[in-house]
Amino acid sequence: MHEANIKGIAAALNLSIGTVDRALHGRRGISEQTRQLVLEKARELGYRPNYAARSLKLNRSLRVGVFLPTEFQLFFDAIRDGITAACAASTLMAIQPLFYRYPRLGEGDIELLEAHRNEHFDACIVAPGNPKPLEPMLRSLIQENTPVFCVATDAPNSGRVAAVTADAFASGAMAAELLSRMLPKAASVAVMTGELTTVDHAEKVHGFQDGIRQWAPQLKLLPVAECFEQPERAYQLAGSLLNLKTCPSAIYMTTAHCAPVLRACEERGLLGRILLITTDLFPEVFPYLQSGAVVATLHQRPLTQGKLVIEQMIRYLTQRTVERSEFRLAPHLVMRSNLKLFLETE
Amino acid sequence: MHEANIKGIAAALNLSIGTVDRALHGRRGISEQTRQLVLEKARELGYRPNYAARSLKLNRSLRVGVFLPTEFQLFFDAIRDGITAACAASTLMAIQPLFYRYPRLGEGDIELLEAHRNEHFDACIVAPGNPKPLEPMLRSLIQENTPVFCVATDAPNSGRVAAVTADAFASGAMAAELLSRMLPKAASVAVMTGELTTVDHAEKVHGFQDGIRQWAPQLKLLPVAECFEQPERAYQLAGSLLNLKTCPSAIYMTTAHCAPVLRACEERGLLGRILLITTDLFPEVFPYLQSGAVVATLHQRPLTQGKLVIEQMIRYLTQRTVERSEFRLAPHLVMRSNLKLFLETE
DNA sequence: GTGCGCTGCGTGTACGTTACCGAAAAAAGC
DNA sequence: GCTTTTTTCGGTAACGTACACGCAGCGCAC
Repeated sequence: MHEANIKGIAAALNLSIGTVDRALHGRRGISEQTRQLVLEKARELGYRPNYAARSLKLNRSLRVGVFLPTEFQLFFDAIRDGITAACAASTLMAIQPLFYRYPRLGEGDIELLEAHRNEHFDACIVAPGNPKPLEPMLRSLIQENTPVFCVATDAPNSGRVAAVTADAFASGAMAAELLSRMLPKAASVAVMTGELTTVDHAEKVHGFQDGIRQWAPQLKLLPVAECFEQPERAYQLAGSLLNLKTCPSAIYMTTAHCAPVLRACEERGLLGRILLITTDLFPEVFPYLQSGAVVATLHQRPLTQGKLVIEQMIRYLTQRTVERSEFRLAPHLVMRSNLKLFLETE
Repeated sequence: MHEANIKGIAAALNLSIGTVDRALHGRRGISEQTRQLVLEKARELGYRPNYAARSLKLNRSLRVGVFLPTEFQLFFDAIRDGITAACAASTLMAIQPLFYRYPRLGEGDIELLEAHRNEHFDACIVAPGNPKPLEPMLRSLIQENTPVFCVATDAPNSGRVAAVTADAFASGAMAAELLSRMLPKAASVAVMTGELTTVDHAEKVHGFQDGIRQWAPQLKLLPVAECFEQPERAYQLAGSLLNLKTCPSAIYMTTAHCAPVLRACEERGLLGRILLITTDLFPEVFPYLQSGAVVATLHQRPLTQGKLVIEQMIRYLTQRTVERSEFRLAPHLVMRSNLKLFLETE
């Protein structure tokens, strides 16, 4: 048991620790025969590398390139905070996150990655807003031995090691299920989103539509309103929705620009008369949640996402394994009853 | 920067590393004057201990005593699973959880701890169902340099290092808020609990009552029904509730014995006509959640609790610090829309 | 024969820390 | 004064790993 280290294997085979090291790490300068001998013995003795010793010897501070958009500030800032916290908490090795920002999800990420190709990070973390065109870039990074991790959104066919996301479909479905319980009679419901070309938004809308059809056949789905992430457009769209003859009884918002919609409701005295469900946890929504004007918000736990992706990255960098390749977090339903649990931290 | 180690401090002060070690770790055999000198220099150079080196040198496998009840099996088994997983994931040092079981929360815990006093664990994890009589025991453990951590329930005045719990008050409040939205008209609601002497149950009931009074004045609260954790008693109580002239429109269950209540409803053809909210995630409730007969269940995330308490324990054992002394997790609201996210794992 | 490159392996050192064993100095006891 | 004890400090060997270096032995070309 206590011989399950490199020295022990060497002693058992009458070899030097250098040879065992070469065999275990696929280094050259060893005959294939000896290598097999060592690997067999290692398995027999149940060899598990001592990460403390390895970390001590290597003593390198890892540089991790983190490529996340500036927009939406609060959401991605929370992910960055989670990443920073998890890096600081890592006692096994010093990890230095290097943050790079591009304007918006799916806009400018390729160019930014291209510009920092030559930096040779020990790992990269990205949020592929538009996975397809990004895939070749990620693929080539991986071929150059830079493991890639996805956060917030995923690029499943890029060869990334692991992805940490909130389950967007479930997010929409949860909103639908809530409304199905709160609106027992016939009524119409609206959904406002950012852009349907964004995978994340599309999945939420699908989850919502699916849920309404399945659990609330009494509810009529109004056509999806896209605000293209423009606040004034969101305000305008909300206005036209609320001015309809049959004003919707509920609005589900997957866009980060919910404030203009709330304003439109408030101006018409409709707060508390329309069921409003939002996405993510923005400070401007706090008072509306507190008062009950917003029924609930679906929190995608960015802080947890950031922590989790770093934990998995460390695991991969030290052990070359991951728990799973996909982590789909359950969104948190935040209402006035549990809001205070989310104000300070997760 | 690269001199911020023990050797660097020693060189800067023309001392030996042995002396610096004594100063930094409060060991005896050093004059107070030199100690202050070293501590000052350490602060100046920004010394941070290298945990990899420490772990390598000490190379001790920690023994952690985990004292959790057998009942309720699934909940505490999930905590144990979280603890096991987090221990296995710890690469910095080998951690060996030693599980000890006593029949029920608050029943037999003191005796079991007493019986294993002399084992001298490196740390202990307990779930104090009845904190008051347990406190002296925990206090004496701590005085013997065995740090104590609480999970599931807390003993705030025992000197425990940290506690990881689900916010029970929020749990009840969330149930109340949901009902306040789903039952807009006058109706009566019932709450069934295990035992009100259990802190956890009492807090949930308080949260629920508070929430109903605050957000649903239209709802009438029936007297709290205690089943004292007996299935047949739960069945009986449910029967008398359902036979009332004004049958309750909703039942909130904080007890683990919700199956008998569901059976009582089913026998009377009331499934789907009464809003049912349960606590924790029991396999026997899955089909009821799937069908919508149970509106939602408040999941206390035992797996996460187990992982979190071990992470904090490791942090404390290596750094003598904790992030916070209280971790109150937000309960997860599990409905049919997100159930599948909880079936495999958290 | 000499020089050179290659393969396969052993040796030594260092990473930062802790735990010892002594030595020197100081203090205490006679 | 001397011995004995205590205090204060220096020196060094590990812990398990990674890697640079060294060194035979061999083949090959000049």
